[in-house]
Amino acid sequence: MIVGVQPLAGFDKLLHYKVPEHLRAEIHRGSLVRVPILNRPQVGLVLEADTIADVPVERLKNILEVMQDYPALTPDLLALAKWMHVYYAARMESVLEAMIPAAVRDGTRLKEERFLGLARPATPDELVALKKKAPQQARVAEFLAQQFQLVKKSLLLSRLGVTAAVVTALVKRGLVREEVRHVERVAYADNWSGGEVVTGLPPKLNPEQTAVVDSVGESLTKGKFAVHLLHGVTGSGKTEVYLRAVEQVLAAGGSAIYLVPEVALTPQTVSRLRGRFEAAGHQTVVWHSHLGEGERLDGWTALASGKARVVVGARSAIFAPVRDLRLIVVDEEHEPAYKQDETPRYHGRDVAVYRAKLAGATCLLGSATPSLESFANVKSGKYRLDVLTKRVDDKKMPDIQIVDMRIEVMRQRGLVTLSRLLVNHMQARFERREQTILFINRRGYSSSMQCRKCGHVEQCPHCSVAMTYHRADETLKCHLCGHQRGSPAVCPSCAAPDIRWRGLGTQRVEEAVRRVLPRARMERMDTDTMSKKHRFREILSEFRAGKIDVLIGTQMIGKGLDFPNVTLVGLVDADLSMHVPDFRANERTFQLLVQVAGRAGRGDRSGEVVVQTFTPKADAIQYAKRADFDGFAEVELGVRKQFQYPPYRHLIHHLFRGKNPEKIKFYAEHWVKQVEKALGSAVEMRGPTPSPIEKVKDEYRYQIWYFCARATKVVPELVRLQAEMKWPDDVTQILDVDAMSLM
DNA sequence: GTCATTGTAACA
DNA sequence: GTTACAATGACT
Repeated sequence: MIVGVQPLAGFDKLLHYKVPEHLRAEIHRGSLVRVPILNRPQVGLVLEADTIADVPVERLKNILEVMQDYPALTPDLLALAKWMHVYYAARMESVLEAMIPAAVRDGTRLKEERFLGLARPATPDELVALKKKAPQQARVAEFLAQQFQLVKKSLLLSRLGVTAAVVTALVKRGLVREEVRHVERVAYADNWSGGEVVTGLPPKLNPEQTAVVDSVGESLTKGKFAVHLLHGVTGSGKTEVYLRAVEQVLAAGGSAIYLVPEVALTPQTVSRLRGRFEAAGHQTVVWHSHLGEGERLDGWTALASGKARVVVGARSAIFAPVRDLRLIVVDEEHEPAYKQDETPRYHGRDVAVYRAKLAGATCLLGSATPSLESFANVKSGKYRLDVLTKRVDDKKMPDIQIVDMRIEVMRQRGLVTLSRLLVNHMQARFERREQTILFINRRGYSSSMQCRKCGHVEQCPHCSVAMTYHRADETLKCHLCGHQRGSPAVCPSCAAPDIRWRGLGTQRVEEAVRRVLPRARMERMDTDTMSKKHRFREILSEFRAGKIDVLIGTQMIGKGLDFPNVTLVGLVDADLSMHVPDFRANERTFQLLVQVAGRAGRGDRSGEVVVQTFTPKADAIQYAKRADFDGFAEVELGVRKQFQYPPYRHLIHHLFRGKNPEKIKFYAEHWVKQVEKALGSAVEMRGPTPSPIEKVKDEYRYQIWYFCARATKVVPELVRLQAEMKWPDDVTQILDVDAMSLM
């Protein structure tokens, strides 16, 4: 018998092996095996059992060992792996590594990273000789001499465009030393695992909840693939609906996966789940990235053997090897934490939907602020919508007010940081001893230029993105194409003289607050002041204890935290992130606001949200033109990290590192097809072009540009509607399709 | 001609 | 990822 094996040894190719007689019985598709590669034993996964090799049989070697007596991946997980491989254009190997925990792969080398450093400084003579004889080695040596720390080997190789042979030669020469570090994830003390398990009688359902439970229950009974989007306002008892659905599945003998965005941030949910299921005698596996090797192995085997039938966990729990999967719950489906930010760059929610499809299971997505793409899928009939409009505690929804800052500017004259409405609200809160949060959604970019009177933003004539103001030389630059011009003295649109750069930092807001509330205790939280980690926690606990009246900060404030005494949330400058063509950032900001405010409010009084903007009702279509496509922006993100690229340049880089022009072209065309399929529109491919970024040999590098209609500017209005659970029709027309060709 | 350096392809 | 080998170039 011959099997096809994907080795986990650093390259992506299916290799064939012979199976010796005594291993026949235990080898299956999905089995982990040890195979000889270049005469060394390596771990691999059987993708094809009983196939024909494409090389002569006499060249085949034998499988050395079958590592477990059960397959590491079930057929549906194998199918999922293959889909991810194509859909996310990730190497099969990295997909498998993401799916199978290292503890299970046992014997696989612990994840190693190789670092390089200078062993001793090169003498001047030596350097001259090197430059002449081995120029590549000289480059590496010079580069290393400039570094303060050890450099990752793989990074250096791709940065300098040299091969491993060069480094090997240097090491042999004794100039460079190579150090191997084992990357060990440090498990932090988590306060929830093991700890208190909440038990209690299940609460009674209200009529709305009952209707949703029935709706989901119907899909579960049918046993066919279905996706439900549960749109329930904050505090409407979504969790209870999830619990009932899981209970139904367990009662019928099936298994369920319950995903939460970040386990560490949702300890209550986890303990509530465990309380309910374990009281009923169902072992519940908790799965997240901070587990120790042992715990991980235990959880995995419990699920694979069918001993446990429920798993609660973050992103990667979607790969749990459960038997007879009937239900996948994705709580807070809009959360960006579901996105993996290293390869394979998958989206936990989308993988959940696809896995449910493969398994013929029900997928239940839930959120108070569903993502636009999920809503689009409801509109197109792919998902079924269930709603919960009432809070279980009968508290009212937060009141969202949008302030037109252009009017404020006219009234107050000059630079306005805080509108009068916001100031009044803050003062009232201070007098009542209640707390306020001010959001500043500043991102790490320089400012754009915006007219204080009409809200005009100067755009690049070629690229239709906001130009960036550079104070040093008084110019506007386009980060996309490099177009540059002097900054105008008056507004190009309405000729008002008061066009100025905007960069509303936390400091400026702090000053403004101090002016209107001199006696308030206030604290600022941003990346500048938060260099020390414990300070972050400190401030949060002080805030919770009521020692701070006003908290000013960026998104980091909102991280899944409850502040019961906060009754006012202000978004100081809604436009700031608007000109960054990363719609996710905008959407996220507003979702945070609604959620923080949704939990706020004392007694029966609801919290309030004030959004300050210069463009309260911007034309959605106009702004949609320069919007962004998220699915593949994942790739772009990697590029940005490496090369500090502006966010809107979608340069697919990591696929093109190779130097074979045919291969590169193939990949480029592959991407174009994927993107076109997803967008349903043509995509422009430019290339091959030399890269402007690095002095790497870049004759063959393609740039793929794609723009997709997506609401950017319309968000303030949209979020207000979202909070009221209304969805304007025109918004869905300008959505992108994030969950693209899923079905 | 030899030897070192470097790039490339293959790993069954 | 690692290794074997082929291509290139420097030097005697």
